[in-house]
Amino acid sequence: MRIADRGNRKRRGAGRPTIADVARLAGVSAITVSRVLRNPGKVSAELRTHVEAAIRSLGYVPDPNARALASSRSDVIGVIVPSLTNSVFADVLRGMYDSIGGSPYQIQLGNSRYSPIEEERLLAIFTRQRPSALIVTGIDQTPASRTMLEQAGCPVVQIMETGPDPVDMMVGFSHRDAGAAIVSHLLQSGYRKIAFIGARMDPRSQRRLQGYRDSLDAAGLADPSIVMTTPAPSSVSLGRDLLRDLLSRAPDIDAVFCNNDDLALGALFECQRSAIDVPRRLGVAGFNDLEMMAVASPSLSSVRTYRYDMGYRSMKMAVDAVQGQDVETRVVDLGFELAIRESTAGPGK
Amino acid sequence: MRIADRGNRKRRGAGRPTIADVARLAGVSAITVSRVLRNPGKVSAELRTHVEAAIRSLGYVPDPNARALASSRSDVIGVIVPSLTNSVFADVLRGMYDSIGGSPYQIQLGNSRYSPIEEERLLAIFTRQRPSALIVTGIDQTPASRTMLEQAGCPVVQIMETGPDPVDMMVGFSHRDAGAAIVSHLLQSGYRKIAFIGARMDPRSQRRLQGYRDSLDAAGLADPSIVMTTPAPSSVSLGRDLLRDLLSRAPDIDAVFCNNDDLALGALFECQRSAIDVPRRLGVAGFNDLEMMAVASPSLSSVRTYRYDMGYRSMKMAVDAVQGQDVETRVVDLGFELAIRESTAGPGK
DNA sequence: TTGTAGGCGTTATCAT
DNA sequence: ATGATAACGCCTACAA
Repeated sequence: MRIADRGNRKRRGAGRPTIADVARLAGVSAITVSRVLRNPGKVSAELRTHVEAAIRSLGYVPDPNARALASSRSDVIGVIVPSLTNSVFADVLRGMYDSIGGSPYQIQLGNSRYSPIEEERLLAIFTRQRPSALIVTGIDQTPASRTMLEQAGCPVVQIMETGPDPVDMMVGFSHRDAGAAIVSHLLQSGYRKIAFIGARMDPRSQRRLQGYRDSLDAAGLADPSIVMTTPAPSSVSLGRDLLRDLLSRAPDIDAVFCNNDDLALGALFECQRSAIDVPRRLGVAGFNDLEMMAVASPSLSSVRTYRYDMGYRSMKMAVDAVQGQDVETRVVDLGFELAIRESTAGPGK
Repeated sequence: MRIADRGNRKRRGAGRPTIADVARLAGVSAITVSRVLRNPGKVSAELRTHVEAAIRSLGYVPDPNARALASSRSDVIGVIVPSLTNSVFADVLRGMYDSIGGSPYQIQLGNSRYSPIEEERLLAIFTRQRPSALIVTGIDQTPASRTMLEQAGCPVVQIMETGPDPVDMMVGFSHRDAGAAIVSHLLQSGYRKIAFIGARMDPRSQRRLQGYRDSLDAAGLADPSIVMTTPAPSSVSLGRDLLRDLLSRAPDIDAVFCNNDDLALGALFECQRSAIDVPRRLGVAGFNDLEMMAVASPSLSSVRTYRYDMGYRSMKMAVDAVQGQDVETRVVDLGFELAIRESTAGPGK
């Protein structure tokens, strides 16, 4: 080597200040800086002040990737939902984002498109990142997914429904009970020939349908011929089409329980177009109680579900668990409530 | 040191196979394994086969955190939207997720809640992660945000609207022109006293309002007293309330351009309740052309916007740019289309 | 309470 | 085309 080694050792980084720079400026070791950031209590007040000043003067911010590599923990909380279009999940996500608030955690959002296989793929990717926590939708994971969740080494929350045998924590409600409850209300209002229209028919839809069946079975009024379902994604226009088909096949039905509110809205529009009197000629009930249900004319009955709360609560449980706080209740049933309105006031005598 | 050093050097990892394990098994060096994964072309076919076999037999998967640290690039693409509840963004996100498909990139989703300051905060967090690309909503970033975007060292796409001076790339349309176009249609249908109701009034809403003004100014029919806006979040019930207020103050309006479809639906419901004939007594137009607009009774006119395509296209441009492909067009105007339906058929003579 | 030493798993650099 | 070496920035383990 001729001449002389210049001082610049080869460095690849973009030159942002590192923890070593802060340590040098503050006259302490790197680990002390690290502690000031994560465990201020374990550093003497004096040193802490110096270090904090150095951090500010350099504008130092920790590198999340280096932190994740060294600690085998990222600040990412993985969330998998089956749909982004379904406004049900928009509310859930809003709750999650509100809950995560100013915390350092980031939401990594996966869209499984209602496919357990896709969920499995996403889970494989997510777990590689060593997330701080994982939140998944529903309780019907594939065996492989379940294994990944169990071995992820982080808190796991299953949301949207409750059931036996949680992986870790759970926040939801019973779709079967909710379906049964709204159908009981229809019966109580005097409807006797109650149809069902459903789209997508994911596991939770299936359980709502089960509730419908149970309720009608108990009343001795079950009739499989007026249950109409499709695997197609739910939409307002599909609600219209399904009701139209249904009425052409079974003109004598006197009420319809729609698997969700989009379908119910479409059904209502179809009734308006065909001059079918709601609720006297046909009772209409939806599911989820989206905001528009109360505004429709006639206003539409539905089952209120606590979507925002499921998001908020599940994220809070996840974060609490990550931070080592004792989560007292590991399975939370948020329940539901009937929102009874004009559309199910009862048949004309 | 007494006795003998056991072979187990202290290792903290969970024992998942590393690139070194693969290299050992394949009888090559670690860097060769790395190359097989990222630049198969630079490795001889023979070695590549061996290495690939070793990878499979060990079930090796690279650690994204280590990769991000070493390469100063994560597989994360940061996306910031102002709302998750607004179904407009649900469609945009669906397009993005479809576009990202089987690629290795992950979407890190931030919710700015329509706050430029919150967007700034999120951008600070996101850029720390050295994302592969960033996608932000709108063109009204704060100066600090803009600086971060410019210095992020990755492709940037601004979406939802077009404008001068893009940070990097842009996919959107002109909200002003769209607003002007639907109002021109109302004029052409014979409406003369056209009101405006708007919620949230974010920058894009403002520009739609500007289009409304421009159109009416040109016709000499502008009237500030029938423009009704609120910063409150948009909703169906708000549409009902705004229209009710508006009609009580200005009963002689003959049409209303609603800032978005939720408001339009609420307005329609209010008309149904008050037995106001749409479109003869009152023309109603919305914005975005959500799926329900065509199903409503009467069907509702709106402005079709290509939300899914904005998501799909912006993500494709981002990924192409990341992968070094030449992105020919850096500003894409996806335009809009009028969806003319029953609700604006014209006033009764 | 504070510091030292070394590892986390991968990739960039430079040499062969 | 392949490899040795160091660097990426931080954290854990252990020592003082």
